[in-house]
Amino acid sequence: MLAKHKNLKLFRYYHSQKNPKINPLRHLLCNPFCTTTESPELPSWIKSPDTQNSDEDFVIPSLASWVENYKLHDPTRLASEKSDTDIDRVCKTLKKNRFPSPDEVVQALNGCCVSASNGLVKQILRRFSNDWVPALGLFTWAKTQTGYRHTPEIYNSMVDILGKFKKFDLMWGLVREMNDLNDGYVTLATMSRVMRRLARGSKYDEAVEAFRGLDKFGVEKDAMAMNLLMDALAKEKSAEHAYELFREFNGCVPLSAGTFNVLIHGWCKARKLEDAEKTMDEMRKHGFVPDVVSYTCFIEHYCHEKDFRKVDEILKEMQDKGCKPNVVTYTIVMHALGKAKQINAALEVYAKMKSDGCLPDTSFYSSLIFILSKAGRIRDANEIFEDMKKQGVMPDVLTYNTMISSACAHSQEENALKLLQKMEEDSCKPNFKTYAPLLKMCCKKKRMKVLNFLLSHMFKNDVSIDVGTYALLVRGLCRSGKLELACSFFQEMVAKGMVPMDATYKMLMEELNQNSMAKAKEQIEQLMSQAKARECV
DNA sequence: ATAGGGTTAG
Repeated sequence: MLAKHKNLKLFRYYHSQKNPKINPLRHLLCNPFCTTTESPELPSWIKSPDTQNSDEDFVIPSLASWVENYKLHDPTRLASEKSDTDIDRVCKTLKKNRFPSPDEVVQALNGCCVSASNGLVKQILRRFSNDWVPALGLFTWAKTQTGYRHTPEIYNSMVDILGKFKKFDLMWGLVREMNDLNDGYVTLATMSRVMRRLARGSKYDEAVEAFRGLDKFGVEKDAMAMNLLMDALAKEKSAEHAYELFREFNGCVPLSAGTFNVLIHGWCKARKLEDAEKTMDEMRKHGFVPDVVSYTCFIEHYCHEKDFRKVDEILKEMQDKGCKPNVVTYTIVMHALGKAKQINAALEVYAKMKSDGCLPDTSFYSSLIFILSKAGRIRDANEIFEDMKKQGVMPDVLTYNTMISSACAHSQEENALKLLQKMEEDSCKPNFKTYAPLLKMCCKKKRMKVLNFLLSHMFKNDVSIDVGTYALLVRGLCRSGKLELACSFFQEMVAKGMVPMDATYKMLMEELNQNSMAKAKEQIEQLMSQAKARECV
C-alpha cells in the first residue's frame, strides 16, 4: 500500500495541472494543500487489487539540477506566490473544467481579468491544438475584447484545429466569417488547410468542391492552388481523385512540371506503377522533361519494394539522360538499404554520394545515424552525430529524435535524457515524436519519476498529448501493471474528445478483467461507447 | 506542402 501511495505522489506535478472534476483520483492524491483528515481515497472503480508495483529509482547526479528545474515550475507553488503570467492564468482556467462547449469557456474567461493579445492567443492555440473546445472558446472570447483583433495567421490556426477534429461545419463557418471581414483574410494558406483537412477526413468531394469555390473567397484558382489540392489528395492515398481533378482542370489552369510530379508521387505511393508511368509519358507529351523529382518518386517506390535491382536501373537511366541524383535521392536509397539490413551497401551509397560531390544535409545525416543505430553500430552513430556538427550541418529535431530513439532502444536511459537536455541547450524544439520513445521506456522500466518529469517537460514545450501518445501510455502502463494510471489516461483522452483505438481499449479491458477490476471495467466500457457515440455525431 | 521523416513487440 505504501509503495502504491508513493508512486502516485510522484505524479503530483502533472496531476495538479489536470482537471480535478474529471479526474478525482488525481485531485485527491495530488493536491498538496489537501487538508481533509480522511486518507485520500481512490474512486472505487479505479482501485486495483495488486500492490506490488514498486518503482525503481532512477537518479543521475549530473541531471539532477536540470530535473529539479522542471519541478520548480510546479504551478501549485507558483499559485501561492501569485507570480503567474497571463498565459499561465488562462491555461489554468482552461484546464480547470472540462468545458462542454466553447460558450462555457468564454464565460469562464470573462471572469479571468486577462487582456487578450495576439501573442497570448497564438501560444494558447498551440498548447491546445489537441483540445478544440478550449481553443475555440479562447478564440471566441478574444474577439469580444475591445481593441483586440485576430491576425489572419491566428484565424488560419483555428481553422486548422477545427479541421483536425473534423468539425467541418464550424470550420466553414470560420472561413465565411473571415471572408466577411473583407480584408483579404482568406488566402490560399487558409484554403490549403481547409482542403488538406477535408482530404485527411476522407471528404474528397468536399475538398474538390472547396477548390471549385475558391473564387468565392477571392482566392485565385491557379496552378499553385490546384497542385496543393492534388498533393493533399495524393498524400491521402487518393491519387485517383487527384487525377480526376487534373483532367477536369487541364486547360483551365496552367500546368507545370510540379503538377505531373505530384501525380507521379501519388501513383507511386499508391503502388500504381502503370499509372505513374502513364503520367510520366503525359508529362513528356506536354513538353516537360522528367526531372530528378520524377525519377526519385520511382526510386522511392522500388526501395519500398526492396527491389534494388530496379533502383539501379533507374539510377542508370538517370545517368544516361544526364539527370543527376541529389541528396534526397541518395538518402532514400541509403535509408532503404540500411532498413533492409544491407548496411555495407548503404554505406557504399554514402561513399558514392561523396565522390559525386553531393553534400549531405541534416536529413541525410539523420538517416545515416538511424541505419547505423539499427545495425547496432551505436558508436559509429555517435561519431557521425559529432562529425556532422564539425561539417557545419546542425542537427535538427529529427536528428535528435533519431538519437534519442536509438538510446532508448538500447536502454541507455541516461544518454537519452542527456540528449533531451542537449536539445534544449541547442534551442531545438522537441515534438511528440521526441517524447514517445522516452515515455515508452519509462513505462516499461517503471520509472515513474522520470515519466512525471517528461510529462511536465512536454507541457512546458507546448507539446500536447495526442491520440498516439495516449495509446502508448495506456499500453505501456498496462504492461507494467499500473492499471490505475492507465485508466486515468484513458479517461483523460476521452474527455479531450479523442476516440481510443480499439486495440488500446481491448488491452485495457483485458488487463482489468484479469485483475478482477469489475467497476473500472464498467467505467472504461462506458467511456468508450461515449467516445464512439460522439464520433458519429 | 513537388521527392527523403524508422510500423511492430517479444
